[in-house]
Amino acid sequence: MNIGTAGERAGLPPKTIRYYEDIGLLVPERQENGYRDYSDDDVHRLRFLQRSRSLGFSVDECRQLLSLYGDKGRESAEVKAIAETKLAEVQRKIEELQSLRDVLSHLVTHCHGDARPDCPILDELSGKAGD
Amino acid sequence: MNIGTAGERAGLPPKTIRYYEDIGLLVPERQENGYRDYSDDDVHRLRFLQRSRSLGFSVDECRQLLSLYGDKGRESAEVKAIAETKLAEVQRKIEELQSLRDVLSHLVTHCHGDARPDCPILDELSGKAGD
DNA sequence: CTTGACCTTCCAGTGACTGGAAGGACTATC
DNA sequence: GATAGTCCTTCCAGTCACTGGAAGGTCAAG
Repeated sequence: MNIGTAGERAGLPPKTIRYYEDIGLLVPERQENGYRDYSDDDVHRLRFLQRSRSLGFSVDECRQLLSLYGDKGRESAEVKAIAETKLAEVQRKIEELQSLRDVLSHLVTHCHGDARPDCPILDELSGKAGD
Repeated sequence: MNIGTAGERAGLPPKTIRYYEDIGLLVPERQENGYRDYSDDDVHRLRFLQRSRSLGFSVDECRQLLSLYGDKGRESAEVKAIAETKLAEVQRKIEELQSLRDVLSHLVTHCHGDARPDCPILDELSGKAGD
């Protein structure tokens, strides 16, 4: 199947799929006319990649997961370890963003937002309002 | 003052400060020997940039904020609008990450994580366990 | 036979830095 | 004055995960 169809089924644009080939994530067969030829199994792997990426795994982590996925003898502990590490990262990121949100929200509620030139947001950013 | 000292005071590495000069964010004077010469006011602006960046404003947003910061006649409404937009973005990102965390956490708790080759995480990623 | 959609490769750009090489400037010590 | 070490300069390249675009080949429909 052509790259366009494969992309539609996997939820990935052709550009991205070609990029995955470039970096050796998934190298398909070729048709006689030189077009890439994706099997159903390839599409399966592409969907796997699409899901893993959207769950925040880096391309290198996806590469690991994909090789574990294809390895019938792998231990699920390996996969769990990768997922657990990622989970901790996500949790940390959420907390960072929450404190960022709190600061921004504080700034916004304390700015009168009219035509006066004094602005608590800029004061805060400039350090006037304490460190 | 030299770039190293300015960087220490502003909490930014010299590389980053030079980069900010490259993109026209903050262009300092030069000393006779060709070294960059940062005034206290420059350091103030650098700190402003450091804070804004760490609050998640893009460099272009920082550029806007910085020009508003230097503009005595600006309206605080402009500043508030930028901050509010950013706040909404941060909130959206938090929610995305939370749902991501829920999926990952579900995967991790359902994977026995031992030496058995079957793994619910990979099954889920491959789409076996429903879309 | 032409149109248009699809495919190919290759090169360049994104954002916001970061690393490193090659070389000049300054300070302290011998 | 020589030397060592730290700081500074510029410039080029790399990061990550794509994305855009140009130039050209292939295929199906009308």
